[in-house]
Amino acid sequence: METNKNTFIQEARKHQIIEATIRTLGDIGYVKASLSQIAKRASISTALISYHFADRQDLIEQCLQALIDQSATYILTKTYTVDEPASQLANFIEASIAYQATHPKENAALLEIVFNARTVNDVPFYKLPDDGEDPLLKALCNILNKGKEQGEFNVTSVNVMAKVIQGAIGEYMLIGGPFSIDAEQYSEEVTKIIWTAMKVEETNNA
Amino acid sequence: METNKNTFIQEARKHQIIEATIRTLGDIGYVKASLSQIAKRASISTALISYHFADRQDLIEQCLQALIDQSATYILTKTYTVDEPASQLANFIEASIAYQATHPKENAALLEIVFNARTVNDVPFYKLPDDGEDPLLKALCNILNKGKEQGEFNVTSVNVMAKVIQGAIGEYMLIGGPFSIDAEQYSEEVTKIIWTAMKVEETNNA
DNA sequence: CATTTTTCTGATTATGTAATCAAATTTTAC
DNA sequence: GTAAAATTTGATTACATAATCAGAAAAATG
Repeated sequence: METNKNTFIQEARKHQIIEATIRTLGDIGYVKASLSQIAKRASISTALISYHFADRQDLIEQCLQALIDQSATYILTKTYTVDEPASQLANFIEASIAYQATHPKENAALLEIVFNARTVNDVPFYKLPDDGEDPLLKALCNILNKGKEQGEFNVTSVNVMAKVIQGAIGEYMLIGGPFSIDAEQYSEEVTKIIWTAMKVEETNNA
Repeated sequence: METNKNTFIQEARKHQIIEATIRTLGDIGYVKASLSQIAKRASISTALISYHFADRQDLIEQCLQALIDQSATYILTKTYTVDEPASQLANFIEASIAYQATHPKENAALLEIVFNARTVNDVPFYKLPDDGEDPLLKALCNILNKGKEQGEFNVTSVNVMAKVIQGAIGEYMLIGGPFSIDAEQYSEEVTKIIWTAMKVEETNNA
């Protein structure tokens, strides 16, 4: 009909251009990732990018959306292979860190966009209130809430605990300096720390 | 003598230019922070920036160094007003988050540089191995190690625990979406979580 | 197979950039 | 107070960028 009149080549090219954008961002960073650099990597002319995307901002935003969708799908699929909140949390942490380790290019591109792109009013993307938009944060909060209800997690503020977990996950990619550790070990350690922090006390001595 | 032959006006101007650079980075971000934008904010000509700094890269790097020094001084001073590792850790967390809350411009500028600037070989700054260079990470590890030695902290990997703490601190600035919380509350919550995660068990039932 | 529509390119445009330089101005030295 | 050194500027340079456009090439249509 009309909803998907433009598909076939359109979609293929858009995918190709987005893929080249991801590669370019990882290679040379947001600042140098010009349309000509992206076009070079896609082996097309720069004008073709302009044909398929309204402008550079549009390309970057569609690229970001693709990266968010891809990582969220990867992580949430692995998360929900089990039912108990404690296992889901462990899976969530492991999958989040594993995604970084196995998709370095996508991860680098995501970082570049989030920390560089701004709205027309110069508001950085990372400061934008994504009111419940972030599917990963939402899933994480759901898991924590369920665990709390079931009496498995002892947590006062689910929101803060979620931030601590997100922070620990996000920190993994910044490793590489004074000490190095593989993704699996790091995941296990973090999971242990979080579990301990939420452990339900059996005896009260106050 | 000769070591500090060029001071006075030199240093004053450099400070002024660095201050204007911080303001510009916070206002419009790294990408748009051109020499002319910085010059405009400092009410000087662009050529004067080139007179005092070798090139744009040099300016950015000196700006980054100033920002790192300032935040480290702020945080470490507050950290070491006490002696016990547990109190030092609480102070460290509180000061780190308080710095973000009270120095939003400096914090934004720091982020912009770290996530945008790259070496000549296109290696992003945030991926650079700062082998023991980061004074905050070093201090944090020292505190954790001392607490471990004194039997106050039950922690298997000091490095991972340090990363979790750094992550929780760094996550504070990304708050503003689905829920908001003031710096003090967030600090308290995080400190409680970390303390719980490191609590020494009094009874073993395994 | 002819024609219409879509896809794509090379060249061009207008704009912004970092950096340089000769000359003007201010400060310092004597 | 004057000469020398430092600081500062406006104008210019060479270059990269995003975006546009007319027309070529390819694909779809009848």
